[in-house]
Amino acid sequence: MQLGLQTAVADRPSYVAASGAVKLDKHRSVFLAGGEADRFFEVESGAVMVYQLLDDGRRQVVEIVFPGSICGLAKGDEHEFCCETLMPTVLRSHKRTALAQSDVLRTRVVDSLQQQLATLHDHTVSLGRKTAEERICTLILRLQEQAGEDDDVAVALPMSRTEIADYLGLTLETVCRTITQLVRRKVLTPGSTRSEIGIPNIERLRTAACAA
Amino acid sequence: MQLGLQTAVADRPSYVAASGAVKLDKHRSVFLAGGEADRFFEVESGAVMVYQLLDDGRRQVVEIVFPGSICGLAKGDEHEFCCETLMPTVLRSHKRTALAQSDVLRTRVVDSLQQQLATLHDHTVSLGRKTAEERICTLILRLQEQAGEDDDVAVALPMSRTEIADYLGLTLETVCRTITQLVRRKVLTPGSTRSEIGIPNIERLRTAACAA
DNA sequence: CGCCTGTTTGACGACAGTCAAATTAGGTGG
DNA sequence: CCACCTAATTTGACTGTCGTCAAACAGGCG
Repeated sequence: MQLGLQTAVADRPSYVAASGAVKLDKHRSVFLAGGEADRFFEVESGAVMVYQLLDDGRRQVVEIVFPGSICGLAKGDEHEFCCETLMPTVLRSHKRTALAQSDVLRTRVVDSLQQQLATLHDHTVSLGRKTAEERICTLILRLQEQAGEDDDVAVALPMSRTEIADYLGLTLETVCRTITQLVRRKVLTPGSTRSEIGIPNIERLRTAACAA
Repeated sequence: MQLGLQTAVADRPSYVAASGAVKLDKHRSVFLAGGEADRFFEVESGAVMVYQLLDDGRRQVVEIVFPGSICGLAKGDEHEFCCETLMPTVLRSHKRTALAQSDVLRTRVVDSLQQQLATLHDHTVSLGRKTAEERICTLILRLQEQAGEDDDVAVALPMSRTEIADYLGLTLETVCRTITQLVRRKVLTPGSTRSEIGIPNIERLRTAACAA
């Protein structure tokens, strides 16, 4: 199997050290595996992805983190994963030690962790038991909900085909082919841009996503 | 695809409502999807698995919870997943509302959630990017570490082949075949029981698990 | 206008799934 | 203690979904 990392690697870890808000543009590194994990981050706007690279180049995106959630909170003193922005993003950085001191922060973190755990559980079901088609539909559905209830007929895809593939445990070719088939079957409609996709009938999409 | 639930379904949710420790034996339900989620559980000894059933019968085990970790902490007021014991298990049940009240508990929960998130991240990499063989080796390695540092040559598998399959996103046939091949290749050795497996050379196992 | 990167499509192969049968364990009762 | 019975596991033969390799296409930016 020869998968993943079909894109360029992100640049050096942008120095996000100051406490407080930091603005990064698209495709900037937030932290790298092996880096010191003395700080963690709250996403205030935008989105980041957390991923791991296997030594033969396979890449798995394990989480997409949206505003309100956190990333980079490791147990050990080194990050095991890499993290980079998917779009221009504002992060708030906290010292890990702040967790022990601030009740407010801790409460906020518990909420986020619960949320993330639940999302990860769902994603595990996708990866373990869903077909390529079901995974794609599930992701689009989630992005649709994430986008806020704007009765949108179109959803913006904040990620490239390769990133989608690496998140869904597929290849970019399979992602392309599957989207094409879904469009052909009218489950989706082509968006004005390729980073956008239309949802003619959300119920049909839900069915195709195999909501349990 | 026709996967999962090749075992009998667990029995009714055992009534684990009292606050405090509860002892359950093997293959007892802790909670069911759709059940009221006003309580969560700390595993004190034993182990449980958290899983989801898709409507066509596919099953995905999303988490194996060992002592010190928690399960059943949902965001909504209903469980989305099912949970049952893998072996005789002692659980401590807490009201969800207790979280807001007890700092000590909240701290403990943050630790557990962090731990679980990290494990889930690793598992996501397995499901998304690893081959059947790598997944099996990764699991055995994890069970070995979990078992405590007893320089063991043998590891107890607390779960059936079907449960392993449903955790690793494989079929039970693939699990069997893959273990057979690993034994043939001397990466593993047959245990005295089928619920036990030998590790002749842990480094070789690590290599086969594709530690990133 | 043309390159460069990301995306789409095609042809083919392989890993894992499906269906089915054989074998082995574990548990029970004689 | 042994024979039997049932469920779990193992193995086999074959199929299908998705991955691999490769080429064509399209969109964005200088």
